[in-house]
Amino acid sequence: MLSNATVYGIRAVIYIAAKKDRKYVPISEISEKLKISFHFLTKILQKLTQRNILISNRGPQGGIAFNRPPDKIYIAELVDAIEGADLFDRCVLGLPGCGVETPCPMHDQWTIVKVQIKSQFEKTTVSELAKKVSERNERL
Amino acid sequence: MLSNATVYGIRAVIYIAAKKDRKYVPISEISEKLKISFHFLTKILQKLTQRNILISNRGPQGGIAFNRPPDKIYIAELVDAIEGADLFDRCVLGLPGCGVETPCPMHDQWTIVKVQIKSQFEKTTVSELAKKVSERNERL
DNA sequence: GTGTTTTAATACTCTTCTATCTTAATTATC
DNA sequence: GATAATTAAGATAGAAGAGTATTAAAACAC
Ligand code: FES
Ligand code: FES
Repeated sequence: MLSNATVYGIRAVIYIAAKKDRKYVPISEISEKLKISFHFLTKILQKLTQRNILISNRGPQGGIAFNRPPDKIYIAELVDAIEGADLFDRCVLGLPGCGVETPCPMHDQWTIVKVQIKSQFEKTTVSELAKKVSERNERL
Repeated sequence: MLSNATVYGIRAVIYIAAKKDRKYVPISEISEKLKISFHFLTKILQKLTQRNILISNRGPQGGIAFNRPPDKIYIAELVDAIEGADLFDRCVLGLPGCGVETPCPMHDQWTIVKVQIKSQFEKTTVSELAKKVSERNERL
């Protein structure tokens, strides 16, 4: 469903939001704690800084931080930035285009699911998820 | 979401169900009509014959056919046979295992979606979809 | 039985995703 | 300024998925 790169990005962002003590969090710390390859994670997070979701700072005490409060960052944005935008608009049977004009036999029922996933991802914020990690101790 | 191989398999099976005139349908015909590589499709359909969902016959007038009426074949079976069974049981964040004992921060909302997809795939039959193709002329 | 049609099985290539490695550029601290 | 910490960027390698090619085996027709 989501690529590895995308879930790494989401998990990393939740991790940053779950610890409120320091402003800049080094990528090395995230990669160690979440057991994600440092260099791979670096490239993924670069996409998020390029989209101005995160902001980065090099040098000692550097790292990455939010460029806007995490309760204004939606999961759908992260997916879009890392995976590409049209993920939730594709036909479930892989046919080109998806819409009521040219439906495939699964279109009707798939649309229901698709809308639900999309709206869930669009309304879920990073801070909401981070809260579950820090308060209810859920795993990352 | 679903791999190419899986959607090819689903589309091929719907194609066979949509034409009721002949018993055995050669894979070459399906591959031409659906514009899927013949050899690739052959490999995919082999998985379905091995699971006794389809039955195959070599030689002239041969091809593949249903081993049981298509209104008793559910999409979920096809996905399982081609893709592997645990597709709908995986954690959306890729964490090992997924359940209420060890939830990830997205578990609650993801479970809702997952159950819905799963039940849709489990209750949808091939003949149901084939009917939309033959009667409502929907694309494959 | 010979030849043709068709699936079965295997091996191979190509591309994309995942991950690693190396080098550079930037910043803070001393 | 020198040093260390840290991200940026690009090149490379490995793994997996997608697709191709080849050969074998079976069944039917004549
Ligand atoms: S056309 Fe296939 S899901 Fe919409
Ligand atoms: S644990 Fe992540 S979706 Fe269930």
